Amino acid sequence: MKEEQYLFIRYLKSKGLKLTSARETVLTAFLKSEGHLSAEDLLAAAKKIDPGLGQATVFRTLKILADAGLAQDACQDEGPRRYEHVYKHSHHDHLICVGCGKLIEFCHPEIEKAQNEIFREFGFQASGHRLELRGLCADCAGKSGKTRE
Amino acid sequence: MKEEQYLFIRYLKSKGLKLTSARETVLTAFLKSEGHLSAEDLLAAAKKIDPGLGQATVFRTLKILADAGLAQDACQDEGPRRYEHVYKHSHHDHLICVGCGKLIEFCHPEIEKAQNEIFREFGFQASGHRLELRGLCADCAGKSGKTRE
DNA sequence: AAGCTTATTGATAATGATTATCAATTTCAA
DNA sequence: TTGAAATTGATAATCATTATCAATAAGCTT
Ligand SMILES: [Mn+2]
Ligand SMILES: [Mn+2]
Ligand SMILES: [Zn+2]
Ligand SMILES: [Zn+2]
Repeated sequence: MKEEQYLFIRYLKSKGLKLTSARETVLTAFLKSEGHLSAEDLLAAAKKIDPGLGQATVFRTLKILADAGLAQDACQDEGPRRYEHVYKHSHHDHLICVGCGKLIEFCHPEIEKAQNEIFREFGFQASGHRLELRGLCADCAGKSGKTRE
Repeated sequence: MKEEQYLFIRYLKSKGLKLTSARETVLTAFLKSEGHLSAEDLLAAAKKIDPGLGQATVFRTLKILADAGLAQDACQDEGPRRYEHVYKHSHHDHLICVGCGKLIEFCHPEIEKAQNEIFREFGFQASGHRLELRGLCADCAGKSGKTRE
């Protein structure tokens, strides 16, 4: 059994929530997937395991996975909310091509450090941040200046 | 007449769009307001000038204002989309208290510089970025560790 | 293992923000 | 002034998400 499953079970117990087969199905589907995925994506994946699974359960379980620290909102500000893995995946920010949607994950230590300075300067206790860079990738900049979105 | 109005009129002409009284009303209401405001906020403000103004027109005009470079999406990832002034307002990022909603605008040159490095490193032509820091302000951290949201 | 309390489920309706549709009205170039 | 074309406000439609609820499943307690 994967570590993530132990964490999930422990989290459920700690909150008095029940370990149900629907939740197991959603977790399994989530662990098998990668990248940024929407509730709809995850529902499709989970239905391959249990075709009877309800959509509402996916939304609900995704929220639990986030609370348990296994998933997090990887919000691009278009379209439906998307989640990504967080357990055993290091922190990163996103660079997105507005031409073709290409997505690059990066981490820039200087930026992370500077962010902490900001928190300190304003007397805030940091809880998170989101940085999204948008532009045209080399391919798209070459072809034309056209953007989608 | 304010500079913003000239810019708006010039933009409309350049796109073959018409200068209508509804659009003037929305622009006037927008220019009188400040901060981050939703379509609903703006509709309320605009209705004080013209009570008959339609909601759809506000959504439509806000989009035009953004295209014209007068407004921009100041997206916090909760709730309805919010716009802020961009003309004669310098670039900044946002620091938000998850406890009380307090919002601080800041600009950190080092971060801006580092972002350009990222764009360069991956061969992207920059078109924008969004950085949002979230945490507890001193007041909220003092009172308790409780977050809203 | 059976009973029992409570959480969970899936279907469905409801919500909130935004966009599409459309007939009536306005704009503005000729 | 005219008339083609854009715009308006009302309204319906859409999309993602959440709420509701009766039926079911979990997991103690015995
Ligand atoms: Mn990512
Ligand atoms: Mn701002
Ligand atoms: Zn691209
Ligand atoms: Zn606060």
